[in-house]
Amino acid sequence: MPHLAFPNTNCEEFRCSTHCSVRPLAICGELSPEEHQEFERLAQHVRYAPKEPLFSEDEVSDSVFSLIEGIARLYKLLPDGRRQIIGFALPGDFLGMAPTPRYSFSADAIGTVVTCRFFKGPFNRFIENKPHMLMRMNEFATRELGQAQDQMLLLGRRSAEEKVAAFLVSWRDRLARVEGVTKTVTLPMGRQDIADFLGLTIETVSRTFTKLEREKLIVIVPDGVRVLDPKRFDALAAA
Amino acid sequence: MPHLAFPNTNCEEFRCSTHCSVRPLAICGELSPEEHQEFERLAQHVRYAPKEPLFSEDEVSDSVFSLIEGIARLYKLLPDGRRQIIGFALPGDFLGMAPTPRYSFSADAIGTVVTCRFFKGPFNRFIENKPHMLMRMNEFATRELGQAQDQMLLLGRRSAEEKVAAFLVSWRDRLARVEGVTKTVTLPMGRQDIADFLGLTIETVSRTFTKLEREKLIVIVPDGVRVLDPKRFDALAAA
DNA sequence: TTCGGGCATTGATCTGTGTCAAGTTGGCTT
DNA sequence: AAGCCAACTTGACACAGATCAATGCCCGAA
Repeated sequence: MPHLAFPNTNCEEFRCSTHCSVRPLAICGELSPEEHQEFERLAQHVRYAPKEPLFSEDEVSDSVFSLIEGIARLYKLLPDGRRQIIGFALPGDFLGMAPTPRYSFSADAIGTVVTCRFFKGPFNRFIENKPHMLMRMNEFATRELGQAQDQMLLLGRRSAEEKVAAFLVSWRDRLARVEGVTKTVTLPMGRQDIADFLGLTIETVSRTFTKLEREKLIVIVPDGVRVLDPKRFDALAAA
Repeated sequence: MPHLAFPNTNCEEFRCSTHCSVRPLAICGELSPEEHQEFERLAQHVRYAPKEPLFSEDEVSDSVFSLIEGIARLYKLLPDGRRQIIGFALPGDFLGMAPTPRYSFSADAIGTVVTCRFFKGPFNRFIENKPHMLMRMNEFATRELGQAQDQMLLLGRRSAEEKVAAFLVSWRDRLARVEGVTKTVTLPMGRQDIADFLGLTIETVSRTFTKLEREKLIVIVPDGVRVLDPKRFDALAAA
């Protein structure tokens, strides 16, 4: 098992506690008990330290991943170093499908991350005669595509203030799927990550947060924001 | 058959000439002869006049489409009318999958368009026990997702000149798949469409074309451009 | 052959966001 | 408890691309 920060210890523990909590959301969420047992035998449970890469763009793609715990940033780079974050992955998300034999983007852990890793060969053999699994993968791909299209609209046509507001709303809603509804939105990623996701600079993101706070729409708290006026806020994000 | 500009005439002609020419590229490209025959019985061949909608965002999505002939623009609108074109569909492309029961974007014909239309019910029944068909749909979704991610990088992090150059290069390469390699790149869409695809204004697109021509990278011709220095041009598009 | 109307180009000016340069804050290390 | 460092904020200024306003160019209709 080369280049893993933490070797694959304590799998049994993962299998019975952490892993199961996101299973209904994950790619394997609709497998029968027997199928799931077979599926688990293909999986390696891998833990990544903060900032550690899961995989990198242009690397030969031998594995796919189901994110179990933590948050990952997915991004592409231009030759001169400009970065675009194409998404943040949450528990339940499925990573690593690519239209070529190499990864089409890079992924790294934001905080500590745990994944289920599958080598492509065994994974493909497992799914190839399981229509319901293939349909689930289609659902996942279609949902991702929908998110990507929303993001194109945001990147191409929204102002900085609209970008930040829309980001906070959609992040709040995505978090709700895994952690339930909360009043304060936790932001595990830094300002630079938000900037690179929204096609802005870190300074503009910072100024925009401050502006939204001055306008009494949010309060900035450590590691997140509290939304004060959800009505007005959702309106700003939509328009 | 409500609201179709041209009723469904001459299906046999489509089946044996036009249709077949893109079949290897299309979703149905790997069906066995028997399967394909069954599949064709589910299809309506529909022709659309220039500018006519195939479907609109938020409409209940009862059908999916395989584009056979012509080019469609796919776009999303903000409430105040700002538009983002999320892609141009070419023959062989598969349209209409959405993460919700409604279309997540609008599509309309640029020139004259011909599609294979499938109602979702029969379509889903046809594919649900055909793993190779499901895998093909996965390939299509994954390819689209990859394109969407490239476009996010373009929208978020490239300059106007880089956007236009990257657009021309990728459009030239996509056209090559259906019409073969040519020296001049035909642009069936107008400047406003290009602007709305690249997150720019029509004036900036126009000025950028002129600038690329002054720099002797392209020549502007009716309905397209001729690329003079592919080497230098690809470099500009990549960086 | 002229007219009209869309589409594209070009010019002048404005502005939102980027860039550059200090500060500030808060959490860790020693 | 002091000192450090990374992450964030704030301010002053610059500039790429938007906006506003003509003008040009085709092509189809009469």
